[in-house]
Amino acid sequence: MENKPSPLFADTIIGWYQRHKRALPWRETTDPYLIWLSEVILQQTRVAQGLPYFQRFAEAYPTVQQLAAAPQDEVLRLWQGLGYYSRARNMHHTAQQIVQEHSGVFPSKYEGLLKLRGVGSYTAAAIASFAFREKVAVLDGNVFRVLARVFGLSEDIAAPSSRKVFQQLANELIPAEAPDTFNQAIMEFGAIQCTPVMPDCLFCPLQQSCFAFTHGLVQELPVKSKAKAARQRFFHYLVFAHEGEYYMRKRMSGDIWEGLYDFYLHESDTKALDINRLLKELNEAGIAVHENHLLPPRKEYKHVLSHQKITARFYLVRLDSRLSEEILQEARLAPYSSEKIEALPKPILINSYLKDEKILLNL
DNA sequence: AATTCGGGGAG
DNA sequence: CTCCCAGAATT
Repeated sequence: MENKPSPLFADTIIGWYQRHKRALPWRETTDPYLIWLSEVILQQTRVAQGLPYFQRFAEAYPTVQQLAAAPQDEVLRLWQGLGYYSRARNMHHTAQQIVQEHSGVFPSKYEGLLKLRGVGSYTAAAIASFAFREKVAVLDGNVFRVLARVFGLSEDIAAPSSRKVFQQLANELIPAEAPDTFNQAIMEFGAIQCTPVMPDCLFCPLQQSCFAFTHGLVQELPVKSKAKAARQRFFHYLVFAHEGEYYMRKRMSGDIWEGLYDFYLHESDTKALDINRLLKELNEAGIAVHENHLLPPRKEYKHVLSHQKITARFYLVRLDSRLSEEILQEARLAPYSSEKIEALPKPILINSYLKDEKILLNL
């Protein structure tokens, strides 16, 4: 038992959109570069959080050529705090590809856009419809929720297999005359009116035709299975310091925060630091540190990611002399002044520590 | 099909 | 505190 698609849906949603839409900078352009930029930033990110990042990126790199020419550290530094840093790395890579292989011109069709790194079905549909008015329906979290409620779809929206049911319905609903406005409208409707918790059903233009509302199932729809619990990790950071410089390391692939900078990291399975294991590890790396040179941490930092709960402690280690080039190479560490550190892209956890310790003075 | 990747906001 | 949100790549 579900509601049937009707042309009234598109009319109602678009009518609501004309009255309630927010003024957002990426809605004022049809430049596929700026639309792509905004959509990559908005993946997994709320408008309020992404807006200042969009403004900074559009200001720093007004064209795809300028983004392509920027150093990766600079792009990641501008992205700092947004999370899911592969988005920034993929975006940078794609900018270079657009310049080198597409003469700086974006593909103008859904299928072509889909081939770009970091551009999946959602982003390809968004760019194709907003920049080129192609009739392809976007499917993001808002669309899933709105369709599940209005039409009474009870498939688990977290399951990839449910996608085709929602995609088919969205394809039937999207009008050929206004695919761009329809896509904007249904997402905005989900973000403002048909919200995940406490949706504003009292003033909803679809109230009487909404399956969830008329059946008292607003709390039950959409159906969404829960994610599994995050794993615990314990980080012990050694902050080597010498003559006003701090040793930092660029993180490599295979773990979180690829491309960002942190300190020498000793990880353990338990909260307590096994000092003997640490000293052994340092010894093997050729780094001479005495146990009593480890300053006890002032506080414990908790940092939560989608699938990890990190407990971190920072041990300041004042070195008597500079570490040798060979050791630095091996441990991939390098010394940075306060000013240099400011310019490096860093995880929020590292930034918080640096601010607490007044190593970063601005802010 | 399942897992991984950040960070922030509301209650 | 707890709960909620949400695309793409990788395996």
